[in-house]
Amino acid sequence: MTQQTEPARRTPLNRDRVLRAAVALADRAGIEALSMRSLAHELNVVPMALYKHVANKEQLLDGMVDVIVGEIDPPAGDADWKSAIRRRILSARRALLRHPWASRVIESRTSPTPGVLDYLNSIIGMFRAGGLSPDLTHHAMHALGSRVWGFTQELFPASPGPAPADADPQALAALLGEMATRYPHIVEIVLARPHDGESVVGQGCDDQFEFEFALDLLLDGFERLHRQGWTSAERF
Amino acid sequence: MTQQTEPARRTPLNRDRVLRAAVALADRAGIEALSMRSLAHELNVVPMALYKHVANKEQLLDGMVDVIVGEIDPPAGDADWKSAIRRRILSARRALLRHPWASRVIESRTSPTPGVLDYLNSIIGMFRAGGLSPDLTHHAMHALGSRVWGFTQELFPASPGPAPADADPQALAALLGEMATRYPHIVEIVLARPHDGESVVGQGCDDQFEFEFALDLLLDGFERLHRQGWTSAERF
DNA sequence: ACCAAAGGTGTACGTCGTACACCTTTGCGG
DNA sequence: CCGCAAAGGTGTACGACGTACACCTTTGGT
Repeated sequence: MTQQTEPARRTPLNRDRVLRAAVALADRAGIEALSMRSLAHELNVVPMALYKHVANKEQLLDGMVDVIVGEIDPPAGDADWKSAIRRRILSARRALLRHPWASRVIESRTSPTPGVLDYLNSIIGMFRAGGLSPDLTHHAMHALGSRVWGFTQELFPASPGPAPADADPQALAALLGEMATRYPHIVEIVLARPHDGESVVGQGCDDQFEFEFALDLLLDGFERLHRQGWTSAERF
Repeated sequence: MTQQTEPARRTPLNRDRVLRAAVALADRAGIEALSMRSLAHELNVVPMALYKHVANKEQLLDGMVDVIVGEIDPPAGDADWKSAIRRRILSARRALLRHPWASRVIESRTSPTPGVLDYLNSIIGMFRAGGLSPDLTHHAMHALGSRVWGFTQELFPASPGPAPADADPQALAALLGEMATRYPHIVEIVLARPHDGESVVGQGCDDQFEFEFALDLLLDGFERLHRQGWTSAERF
């Protein structure tokens, strides 16, 4: 009878449920709202209970990274290494875009988890399978930097000054004028989407385009060096 | 007489002294040791006294970033835009290397400070002066990403597993063996410095070389696109 | 001589991660 | 069926942290 008097027998926690709840909470409420206490609350458990499943908060974050890395598609069987790598990295990008906090957490990790190592190992393998030398591959990985993860850190994620959508348009125009005299080059760049006259202030940038632009520029560079048998003793 | 009974009349704090002390403390003890309390202690003052000079800790960090940005050399009068930009960015890199915490703090900023905007504006101006279109310059800035600041975030700043210098060499060899079977590509890459047989484990990478490799690959890519009159409607 | 402002103090609150001792449930070998 | 160890969950407590708020002290201008 003790079995069914209470609403639900509460299946015991485990590391996986903890990690997935943490990911869900970060997705919903933002990474800054994820504390051991809030996560415990979410799981109807007292904070200290979590420590039976993760050693500490750092390891919780490590685990969350591995959950996200697990969402990246396995290598596709493309003909050429360049497009295979391109696809894989764009898949990583999609995974990271689904979890906006993930890039910041990845950056903050101090040592790599097994999942991360697996992913890096496999990307390196794709370069090697394409015939690039270990040396060139090494430099290529460095050149990609965070782009292997599908993100580039924003110089400033939000906007300069106060939020762009507040205040009256008059004050906003004045602010733009100030900006234009103090930072003319920035304003020119930001305003210059080729010629679709969408709105006065050019709605920011097409992140996806920017990402692919840089990615392709780098991959093409690697290919060019590869074809001409470049080795790291030379400047190009 | 009250003037000289006490050891020193303690010149009053100001924003600049606070910022410079914060930079010095972060340099000496690491950014994680910088708290409002520790900084106040350093200045022989009670924590709340700092709030008369900086609004809160975020603004303190903003101010510290501007101090570092102020250390970047002004543009040199190079003949061509490419080497001018290259020199400037390498100067930024030197500034950031003097303050190992700075890149992490820059990444963490949520909106740009005036000093940061000045720097970006001036780098953009250098591209424009070289004749690149606003559009290509825009993409170039995105492609550079954190490299304009002279850093690329490390995939893993330290080493995998425990510190490399601890434990007996036997256990270390075993660990390397494990790594080699689980992550063969990573191990191959890390071990492959062309052929200077320095030591079995190839002392990591030459960061400066890796940085310049990627920087030059990108700058060369921009130049190539610029010469062929590329516009962002095309894939290259 | 006075007074406002600028600069510095002290106390207190709410949040965080987590150490440590304790209780409860569970599954297994006798 | 019993008992008992391990696994899982609890409660309390500590020492950080950033910072609100009320207060005192010094100082420069009239």
